[in-house]
Amino acid sequence: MEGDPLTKPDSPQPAEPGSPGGTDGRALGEKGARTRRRLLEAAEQVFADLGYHDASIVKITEAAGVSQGTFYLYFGGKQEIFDVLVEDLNTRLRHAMSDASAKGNSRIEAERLGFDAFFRFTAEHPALYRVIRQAEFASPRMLRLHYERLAEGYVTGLRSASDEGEISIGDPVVTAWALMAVGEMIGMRWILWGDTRQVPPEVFHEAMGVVARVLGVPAPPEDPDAAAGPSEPGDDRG
Amino acid sequence: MEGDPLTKPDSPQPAEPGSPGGTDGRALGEKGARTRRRLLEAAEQVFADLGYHDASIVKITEAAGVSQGTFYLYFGGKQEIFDVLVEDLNTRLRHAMSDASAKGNSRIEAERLGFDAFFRFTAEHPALYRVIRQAEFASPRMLRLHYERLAEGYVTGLRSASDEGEISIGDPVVTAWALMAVGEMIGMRWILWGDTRQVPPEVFHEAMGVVARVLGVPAPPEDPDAAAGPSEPGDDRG
Amino acid sequence: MEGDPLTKPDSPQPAEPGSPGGTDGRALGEKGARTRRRLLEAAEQVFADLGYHDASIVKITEAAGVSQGTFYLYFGGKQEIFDVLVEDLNTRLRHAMSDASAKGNSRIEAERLGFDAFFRFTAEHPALYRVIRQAEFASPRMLRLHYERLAEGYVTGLRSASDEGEISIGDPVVTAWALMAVGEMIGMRWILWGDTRQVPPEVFHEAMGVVARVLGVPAPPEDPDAAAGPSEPGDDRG
Amino acid sequence: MEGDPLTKPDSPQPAEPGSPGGTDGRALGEKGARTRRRLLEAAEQVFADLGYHDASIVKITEAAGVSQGTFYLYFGGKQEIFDVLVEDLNTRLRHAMSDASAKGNSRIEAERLGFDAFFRFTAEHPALYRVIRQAEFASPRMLRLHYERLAEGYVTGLRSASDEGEISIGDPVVTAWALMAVGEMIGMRWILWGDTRQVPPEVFHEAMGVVARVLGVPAPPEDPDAAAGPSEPGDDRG
DNA sequence: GATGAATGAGTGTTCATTCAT
DNA sequence: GATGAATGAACACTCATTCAT
Repeated sequence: MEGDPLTKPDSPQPAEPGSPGGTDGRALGEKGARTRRRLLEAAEQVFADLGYHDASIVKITEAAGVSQGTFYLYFGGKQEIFDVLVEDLNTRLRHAMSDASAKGNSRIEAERLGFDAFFRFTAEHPALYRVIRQAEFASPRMLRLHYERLAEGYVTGLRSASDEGEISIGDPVVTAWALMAVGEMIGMRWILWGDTRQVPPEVFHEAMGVVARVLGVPAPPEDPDAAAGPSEPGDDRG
Repeated sequence: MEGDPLTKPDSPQPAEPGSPGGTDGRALGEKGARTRRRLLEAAEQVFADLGYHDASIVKITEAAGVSQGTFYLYFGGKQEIFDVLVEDLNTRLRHAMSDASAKGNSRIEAERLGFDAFFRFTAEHPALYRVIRQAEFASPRMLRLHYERLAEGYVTGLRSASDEGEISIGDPVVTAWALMAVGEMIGMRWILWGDTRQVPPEVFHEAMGVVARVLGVPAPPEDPDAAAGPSEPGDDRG
Repeated sequence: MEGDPLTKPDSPQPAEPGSPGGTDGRALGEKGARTRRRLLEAAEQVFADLGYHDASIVKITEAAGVSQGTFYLYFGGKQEIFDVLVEDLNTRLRHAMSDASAKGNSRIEAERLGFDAFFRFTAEHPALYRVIRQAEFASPRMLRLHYERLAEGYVTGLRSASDEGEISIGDPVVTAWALMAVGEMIGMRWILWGDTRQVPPEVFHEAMGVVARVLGVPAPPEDPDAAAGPSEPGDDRG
Repeated sequence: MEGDPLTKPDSPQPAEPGSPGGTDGRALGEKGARTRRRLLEAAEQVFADLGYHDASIVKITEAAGVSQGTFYLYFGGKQEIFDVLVEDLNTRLRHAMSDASAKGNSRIEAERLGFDAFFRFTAEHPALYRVIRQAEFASPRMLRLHYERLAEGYVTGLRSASDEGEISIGDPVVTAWALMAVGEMIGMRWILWGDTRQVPPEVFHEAMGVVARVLGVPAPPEDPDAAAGPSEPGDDRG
């Protein structure tokens, strides 16, 4: 198994050029940009609170303090703002994670920091969870894109660590999807359903144990500071 | 960490047996039972095709060949039939899995058979995937129940195997949720999004490798027959 | 003005012979009679609680403990059971009132006893109020019949008392409708909307004052016992 | 008896200003105001013809010539437009009555003009009758408000006339409700059920006789012109 | 750049009623 | 005498979307 058959099964993503409505290429003035940002922020809130389907343009525009008509100046419809939002969150999440894991001195250390970043981010952006998990019908393209992009970054990291003999794994693609799954499930179970908006330290430690086994490396020592939650200003570990 | 803080965080499950409308306690005649079954089958189909929100009572009743009014003779509403369906699928899935893994001679063998059963079942019932993953808003209670029941069974198995020294794991609860996540993600990625409705043999083998590492046991040998897909008659593995 | 132009303006009441469904002329066995009675009692309850429109055959049959189909063995539909019920209540009310006022030694005494009976009856049968006042559309025929029958009895009494010089009134028909109105309004205001299910003694006394003026007779003395409410067993005033 | 125990028994009026949906605080443009007015007029017609329950939003919007969705731009629902309508009619009725009775030189003259105005108004707005009398379930709050407001105005007038020795009555509250009842019943019996849409002159005269007795004043002389019906242009009484 | 007004197809649900058993 | 099952039209209400101003 060379990993080749595992990449990009479908999703041709035809990029829908010149979609009706929306800003498309048109440059935004300062005021326009502000309105657009207000809409996106309102949408994140509304999607997080209500989920994709119960979120409605009325509610988003109300939350943003603009009229319904205005919405269509900036976005082609509900799905489009959803897609933009997911793309946005996805980018920020990947940056947060790669920034964090870059600080690790070993692969397992990098993993620990990456998971930590992941949990922090999702605790701050429950929209990601709540929305992504029901996007299978709302916007299948974005859902797959989201997971594939996350997996891709993972695969690269695993492959190089493996090449350098730092970890000992099977196929990096399957491994990447598996680790991604573990992170997501732990986050959903303990952040989204928990009442602390934080993965409890013991659970985090145990999860890292699982990750270490998968990577064939010794488990990292317990670190009471490692518990993931909303990051606080001045929070400096490294 | 003794696993205690990990069990059942919330789940208040607010008293909805004896729900208003629907079948209540009324015993069903033969004809009624047949109609009810027809409705459930139609619902599974429609939910799988359209997702929870785009599924509608009209579509379900049309697919079942009964009038809209008839629906409410058997179910209190859309959410109720959804819950019944999820509960039903959950029960059958757990039976399929435990029946299968009971045939294994070792824990990893049991895992292999369990995963296999899981993939087969979900390939035959895509509704489970497509619907469960967006139930966070549609019916949070059922969603959590679904995962918690699956996890519970897992925990029991892991704990006893661990006690007997057959596997070497950390906390069984975290391990269970992690393995469940791996199964779900692999299934989603390769069955739901794939075009073969089957987890490719290499992927299955790699996934079992991950499982083996997590359990601290040697990986099972590759078995070309083990690939999961819709079971066919005459399919005999022992 | 001789009262002639005031009687029976419209309502030809064509008696709808052979109405579809219902018991019509068919004699009822003992069991059937019991079921019919159960349905009527349930209907009174449901109509009183919910009003004509929110009352439904489902709710009535549920309250009666029979199936929906059974309903149509005894009544042609919702309106028919409503009509039967109103007719029934009307008859009982008039009996209660005329029995009571027959015990009076003077006209005003008869009035006092009649009003008292009226208030007692309606306190025990809120259905009468709640239903009659919205019957204008539900069953206009019964509504008018109800008032006209009540008025008729009144007119007779007033006319004879007037002929004997006991009271001094204008046209008996207008007087009858006016007094009926007073009784109904007081009852609605203080029984239906009050929280005591009883016309307070002072109000009752004041109302009798109004009646006395209309009849041109001295007001009856205050009688603390005269307050109307659900009659109690052993309640004997004469 | 000082009338104190008679005032405002319950009426909690549960906080529904700022109701969800509807116009809320939003100021209406000219076009919007016109549409809203069209809807209210259509509603009055439909409610009068069909009653509260058989009136439906479809019928109202069809009569108003707008789409169903438009309705909800202006009113939160069926009950809300009903409430607005009742409030509106109530206000106009009270103005019509107080304007009219202000022209009277004596209390009984004021009463005569007030009743006349009442009958005229209700002949022109049968909706008031037909709808108010079945509002006990549709909108109990408005029903009570309607009667209480009418009664209140009455009480004030009676109390001052009584203080000045112009009339001789018992408790003004009971008297007010009694007179209101008489007016309503006469109107219902002779306008709503009659085929002339007018209270016949003799009946009007007789009714005024009853009123005079209740107030302890001499009856006004018969006035052939006083009969109440839809006012016609050039109708000049002074 | 933004808004107020309008649309109409769609939703889940309830209803009075019928009829074979 | 009674029931369980079925019907389909109707209901109040929400939605994403359009467009003239």
